[in-house]
Amino acid sequence: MAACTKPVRVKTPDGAEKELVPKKVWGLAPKGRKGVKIGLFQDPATGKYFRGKVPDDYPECG
DNA sequence: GCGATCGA
DNA sequence: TCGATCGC
Repeated sequence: MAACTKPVRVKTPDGAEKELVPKKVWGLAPKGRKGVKIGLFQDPATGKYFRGKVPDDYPECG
């Protein structure tokens, strides 16, 4: 699928909200629980990597 | 605390 | 090897 293509609304470490395309998306869930989807992003302003939640319907990719 | 992931 | 991610 064409994932890691669609921008996600995320909060950068600076506190700015931007639409960024994740470098990678994966599920993070304990056994028997739903958990969340996590994306690895890079803030274009600082170049810093950070992780943030992505919508449950966002495809895994990366 | 659990879960996966990877930059630092 | 650890931090940080999020919701249960």
